[in-house]
Amino acid sequence: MDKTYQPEQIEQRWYQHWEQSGYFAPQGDGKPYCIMIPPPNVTGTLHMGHGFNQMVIDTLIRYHRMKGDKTLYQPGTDHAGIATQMVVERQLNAQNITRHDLGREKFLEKVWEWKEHSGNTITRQLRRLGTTPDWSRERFTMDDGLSDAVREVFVRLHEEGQIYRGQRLVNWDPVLHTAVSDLEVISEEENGFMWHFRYPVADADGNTTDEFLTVATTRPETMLGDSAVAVHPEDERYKHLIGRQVVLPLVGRLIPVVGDDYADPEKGTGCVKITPAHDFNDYQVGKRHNLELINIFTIDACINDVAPEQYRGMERYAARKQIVADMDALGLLAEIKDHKLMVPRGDRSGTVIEPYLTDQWYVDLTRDVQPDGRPGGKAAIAQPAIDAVESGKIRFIPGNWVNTYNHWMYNLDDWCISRQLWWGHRIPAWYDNAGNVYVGRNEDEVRNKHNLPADLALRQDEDVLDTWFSSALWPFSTLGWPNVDDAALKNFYPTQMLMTGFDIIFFWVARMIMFGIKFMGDVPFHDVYIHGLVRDAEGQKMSKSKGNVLDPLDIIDGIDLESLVAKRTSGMMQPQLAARIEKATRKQFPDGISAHGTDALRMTFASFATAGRDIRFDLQRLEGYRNFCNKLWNAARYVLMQCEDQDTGLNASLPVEYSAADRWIISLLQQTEAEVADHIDNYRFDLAAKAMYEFSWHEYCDWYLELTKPILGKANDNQTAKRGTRQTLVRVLEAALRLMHPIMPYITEEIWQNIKGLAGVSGDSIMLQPYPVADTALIDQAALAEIEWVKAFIMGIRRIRSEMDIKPGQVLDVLLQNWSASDKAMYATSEAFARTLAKVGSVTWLEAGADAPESATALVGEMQILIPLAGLIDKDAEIARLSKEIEKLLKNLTGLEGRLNNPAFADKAPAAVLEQTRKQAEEQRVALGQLQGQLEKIRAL
RNA sequence: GGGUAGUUAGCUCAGUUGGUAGAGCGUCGCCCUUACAAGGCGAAUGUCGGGGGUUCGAGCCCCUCACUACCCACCA
Repeated sequence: MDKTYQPEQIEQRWYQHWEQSGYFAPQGDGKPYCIMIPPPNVTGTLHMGHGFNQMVIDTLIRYHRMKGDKTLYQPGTDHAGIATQMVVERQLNAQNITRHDLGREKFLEKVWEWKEHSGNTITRQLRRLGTTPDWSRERFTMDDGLSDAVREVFVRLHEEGQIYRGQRLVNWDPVLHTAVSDLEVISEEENGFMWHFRYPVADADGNTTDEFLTVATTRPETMLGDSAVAVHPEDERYKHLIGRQVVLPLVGRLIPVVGDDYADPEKGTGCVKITPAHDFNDYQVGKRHNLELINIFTIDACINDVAPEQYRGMERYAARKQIVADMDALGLLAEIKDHKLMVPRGDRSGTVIEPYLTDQWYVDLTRDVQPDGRPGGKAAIAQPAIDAVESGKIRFIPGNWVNTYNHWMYNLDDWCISRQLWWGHRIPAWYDNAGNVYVGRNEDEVRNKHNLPADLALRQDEDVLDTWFSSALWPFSTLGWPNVDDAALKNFYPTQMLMTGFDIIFFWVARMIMFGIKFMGDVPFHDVYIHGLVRDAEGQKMSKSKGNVLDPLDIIDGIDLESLVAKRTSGMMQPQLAARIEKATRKQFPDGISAHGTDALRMTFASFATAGRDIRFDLQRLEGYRNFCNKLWNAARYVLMQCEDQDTGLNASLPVEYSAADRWIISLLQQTEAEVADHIDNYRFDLAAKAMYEFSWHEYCDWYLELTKPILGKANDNQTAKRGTRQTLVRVLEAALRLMHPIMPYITEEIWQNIKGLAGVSGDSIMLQPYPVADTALIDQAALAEIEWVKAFIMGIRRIRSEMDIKPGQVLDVLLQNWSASDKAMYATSEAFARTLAKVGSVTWLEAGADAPESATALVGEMQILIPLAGLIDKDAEIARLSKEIEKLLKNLTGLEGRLNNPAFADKAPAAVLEQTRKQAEEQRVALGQLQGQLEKIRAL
């Protein structure tokens, strides 16, 4: 093995080997274990959030594969309708081409080209992250098979009456010219105004009178579409006007005054203008009062020809300005107030969304429908999805997300699934010239089903489906559905778990549950692990416009400052931000980012993976885990140095002897194995990572490797003991590597390949080896106690040495006092350890009452280690040291005694706690007595 | 307006049936000790957001307040 750990030299090599060997495909007859990839959008490249998600999923996948489960990680990508179409449109726009210039067909060719490019980038990135999906099963939401599934679901739901077409008010994006779902609308508070307009009340002949109703509005331009004014039916101020009419200013239309609860007497003036075609509330009021729907906008949100001539063609905000000015000129503008309001914007275009009247397709998720499709049964789609979570069949981790899920599920609206885009699944509906609609899997089917003559012209619906419609089918469409006999479907559905971010619980998780139950008759997964967002070190969301985005591959491979700056400042939608981003980047990464390797990144993600909590990505933490990799690397080099070409106990007929240290580390390994498995089973990757780190570094490296040195050194010629220790050294390492492999696949593979023979193991790859299982029979309590004792002994001496400024190399003679038979026995078996690790010279066991020279002191239990001062130790320093120690002990003891002296404590605390507290207090009293005695002795000198 | 989560060492975070606090990084000493200076050894560090309550005992349970973040909502 090379002297230094260089991840770039091992990672790609092993990945290629694994992939070429076909190790990612499900194998064996074990229990099926399957996770679906949350399909990345083919909009570009993977970000840190993907990296986190993928690496944790892959940890589970590798873990289960090693456990012998028949494991499938199902890969694929999502066509991501609007998002992808926008990416390609932007590229065309840069060349001054619009998609309309190209036409639908040519444009789609361009998008497919982009999809190839982006999809390849993504799969390449996934490979670099070390994830192990079965690439032969890779799917794309617009593949033929998956598109079949989409049509099948659409047709079936339509046949059952749960998909319908209707004219309704939708969220309209006037820039993208498409409807968007409620979830795609982001409302944010913005500063605006509230305008008060006076509408003249009309007399019986329809002429204006001197009486006015004052209405308040935040959207003056919509008055052109007003079809009523509403007041509360009980409002004494206005109730006499109900049934009368007002003259709509600027338009001249007579509109009724209606009484409706919607008008709140407490709010504004108590009168509210009703614009049913441009406001969701007003739409409902309009329905109740049979009001006319007057659409005044074009698809661009400009004033259309329904409006008075002077406003036609005006952009909505220009119209607003003009209308306010005109009302003012007429003396009908009563007041303008500053007003904060929630402004709805499209999450993709950022433009203000208009409620707009259009024909769209909807899925009714809540209507009661019997299994045979007739109305009247239990809600067919939403309710079973609620029940599945309620009953615990699907579990959210952490559990509090159930509330979020339920809240949404209990308030479902019909899902608008049509989008006026080109990129996506074309809606399987055909129209004839008479306007009749036919739904079917394809045109032939439609013609056959409805006996349509061959010469009847049919044209397919221009619209495509919401991208989440196909995502909702992902858990079964990727496994071969609608072919219900597909082996993969039978094997792996339902899958075991889903791992995703909270931001798509509604978009995706809920809909997969609904459609999974609906079409497969069973939940799509059992556990839903919800993870947080990956943020930057300051806790800011990573985004291109903030310029704080990190690419997981740059962390793995490293990147120089100039490239990083270039990457962050290129292709920006707001180029004016570039200077600030450049400055911040140069400040934060003056030397760029050095290469850390995939394993360190995976370890970092694992240790940050506490469910539900956002992650502040901290490069310093990352560095710590790279150092950990380096530590492992060097430990392996030590093991090789000691074991290569040596007898590592492979010949079972030769005797072996295990030292206390051997038995101790074997015991700890069992405990760690049990702990790690438990933590992974509970999705506590942070604790699993911590247990691995703790064991490898602080027990195996810090103590065990050091403890092997006296045994394996030249001074010792006990071959049986050497054999036992070498065997332990290499076997514990081998097991630890398997233990850590799911999180750190590369370094564990590389080292494992180098030591497997010495450990008596064969196999082509660590990823195919069994996951270590704890054997409690191997836990040796005596060895654990003994090594704890040795550690205390060594640390006591080290402390004196450090605090007394004694050279590390200086051999120290020690005296021992107040020892017990067990102390003596422990020392006898571990003397070599103490001599090597603490540089102990001669040891004198003082009899009780024997005089000791002035010394520095450390305690091992009740035994006192004395290091004579003569020539070595500074009296004042020792006094200071002892005083400090005594103070600490005293503080502790006071607390314990305070508790013990409290009669209520003795009375009510459980016996075990009481006993433990007494014991602790007693120990500390003894220790305190010894230290105080020692302090007096030294003071007296 | 409703809801959820968070507030623990300088920083990032653990702390799972309530027994008086831990890790990593950073800091400060001493060491190039033959696996590792991306290292070793040692040390310092906290009124666990504020207040109240339950309890023998609260970081953990209850109430309340504050701040932060996010989610949901039809307010003219």
